[in-house]
Amino acid sequence: MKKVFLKDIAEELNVSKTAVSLVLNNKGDENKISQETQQRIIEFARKHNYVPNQLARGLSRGKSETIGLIIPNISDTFYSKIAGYVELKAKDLGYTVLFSSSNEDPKKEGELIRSMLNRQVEGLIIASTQQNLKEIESLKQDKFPFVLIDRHYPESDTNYVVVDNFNGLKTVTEHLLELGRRKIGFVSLKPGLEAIKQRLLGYQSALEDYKIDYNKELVKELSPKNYEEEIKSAISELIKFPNSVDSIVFSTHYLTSVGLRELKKKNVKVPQEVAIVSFDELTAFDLVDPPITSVIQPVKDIANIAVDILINEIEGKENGFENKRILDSKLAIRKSCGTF
Amino acid sequence: MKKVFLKDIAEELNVSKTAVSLVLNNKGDENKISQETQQRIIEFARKHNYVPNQLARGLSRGKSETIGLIIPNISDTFYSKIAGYVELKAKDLGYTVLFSSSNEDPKKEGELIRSMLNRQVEGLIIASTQQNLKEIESLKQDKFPFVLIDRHYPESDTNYVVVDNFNGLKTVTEHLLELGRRKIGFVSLKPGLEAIKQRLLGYQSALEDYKIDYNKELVKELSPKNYEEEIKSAISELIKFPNSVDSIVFSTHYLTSVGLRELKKKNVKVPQEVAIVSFDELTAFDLVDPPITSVIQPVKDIANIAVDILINEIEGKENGFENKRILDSKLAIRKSCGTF
DNA sequence: AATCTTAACTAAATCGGTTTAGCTACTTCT
DNA sequence: AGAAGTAGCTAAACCGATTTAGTTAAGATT
Repeated sequence: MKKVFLKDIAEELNVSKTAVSLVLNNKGDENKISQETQQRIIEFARKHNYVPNQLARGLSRGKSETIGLIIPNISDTFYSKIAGYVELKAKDLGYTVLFSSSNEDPKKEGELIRSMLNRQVEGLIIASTQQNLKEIESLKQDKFPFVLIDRHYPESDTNYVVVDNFNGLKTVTEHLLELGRRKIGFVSLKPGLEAIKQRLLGYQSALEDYKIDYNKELVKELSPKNYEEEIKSAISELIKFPNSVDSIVFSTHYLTSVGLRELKKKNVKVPQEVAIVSFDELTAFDLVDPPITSVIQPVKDIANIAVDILINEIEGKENGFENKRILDSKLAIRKSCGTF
Repeated sequence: MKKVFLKDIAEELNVSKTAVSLVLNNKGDENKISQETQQRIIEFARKHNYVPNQLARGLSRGKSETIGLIIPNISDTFYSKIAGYVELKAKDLGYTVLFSSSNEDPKKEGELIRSMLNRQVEGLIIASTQQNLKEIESLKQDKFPFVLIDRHYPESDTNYVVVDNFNGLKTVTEHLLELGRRKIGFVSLKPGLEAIKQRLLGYQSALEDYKIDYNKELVKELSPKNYEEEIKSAISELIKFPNSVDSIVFSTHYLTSVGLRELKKKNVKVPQEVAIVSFDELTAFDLVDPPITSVIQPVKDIANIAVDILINEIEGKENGFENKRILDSKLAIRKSCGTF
């Protein structure tokens, strides 16, 4: 299977490269290439499996029919699902997706943005580390199309699609309160991400509505890089006799996993002694012992809407697509909060 | 932040594009560009955040420092983990990764291969649908570097990194046998994938060693696209009174999830009435009720070894890297097989 | 017969780099 | 003094497309 180039087709058929290019880009008619010539070109191209070199094409057009997706970590199920849906939707609309993981490193995120721009992506979907305001602002200044997902910069006026972290967490905390729990621990990450801040605020707001004083001792903020270690002392402190919490809200699926693992290791009865709930979930959370009450994020919607907004902007359709979206999450009530 | 090109640097510093290109590619010394000029160029480039256009670079060099990864589905945790490790390792070695999902569609897989070649990727890692022998053979013929992972074509002599599906499944089946289970169901996928065939063979081989007749009724092969529906009747048939199985081996993590969900819905006691084990696992399988005995695949090794083999081949280092690898899986024994 | 149109093309510039083949001005050797 | 060598560059071709600005020949118009 030798590669065929535009030039080869042109030479073989005794026409110009221009003609071949025009025809294969469906611009034959508008450039008055005769039907006969068009037929010959199309047939030859098909027969020899011609596929244009995307680098050359992208270089010369300054376009690439490619969008970039920058996420913290492709291994995380939340982001891998997003990636899957983004890929599907983009493909539907005729675009290819370039993925890359920043590993929560702002510097790497910056490099990725640049590297993607240099690959002529036409737009970006970014789940940012939120420590690159400068880069984001400069994208904005250059009028480069992009959409932030999952995490946005509240201080900057950009497109975004996020979930309502505040209400998600507030709802699930209220759920515990309704069930009579009063001493509710909160295991989260060190703030830095707006989403994480919002989750804390949601937790606090729920307590406030129930006139419960906010007790900082009940809030454990772990480091994103070392949470597997830190969870041990966090849980120990939360369940310290005789002042143990009666429930814990975990602010991410992985904190829930390690947290529950730790609770089991310490033989804490869940949910009798300590009820738990999770923001975000893993596929098997309904099979876990006990099945875990979770705030479910509309992953598919996030992806689809982000792609829609982005491509809409790329293609310059000025119809007023709402470009700042805060989506609702759903609460899946299961046994881990002691409902039944 | 206006973009700076090679030409700009050259003009600004009154040197040729050649000089700039050479210096920025670390070929200044060998081309006898004076230290002073090198300094000026490097400084200017750094100061103005010059990053070469990858399309132009790739086009002119016929290289791209990019490898492609084609997997069935980025949303599947198994593949998303692979993707994560591939990305990390490749980055370490100076390569960027282009991902794409084939969704188990051989035609799409073919298109992806072509599309990646046209983006000048220098090598491919493919978890193939195994219905594209022709394309694979033609890659081979073109001496294009590639490594098959997870799924390989046994009839074709290529690089590959797979796990030992046969022994993985044999071991876990034997484990059930050792625990006294004798009527063992097997829930798998319609064959087509070599890996799936091997798993069935492993199951059969374990039975044979224990002189148990192979009973086709106990083997349920579901369709990859409709397993969520088909699992219902599969489970019903397997547990039909009074000939119920006493255990079930699931051949993928998602079959395990839906299978267990179904068993619970039917109020089957796991593991007392029916023990279960899983080939491959999800993050939370140790937290499930009951914790699921699983064959754990060495995901990180698969990724790392595949990247090593590939890049080794790309860079033409002829040292005898073993390029056909069958990796062992590990058995994580948990309560779902009724051990304790 | 001279001019205008139009159908059906094409030559050549361009995208932003890399790379080959030289060129110039010194210095060194014999 | 002339030849040879070398340090320090550069012009221009090239990668494989796209696209702009024409060109040519035939037919229509006046």
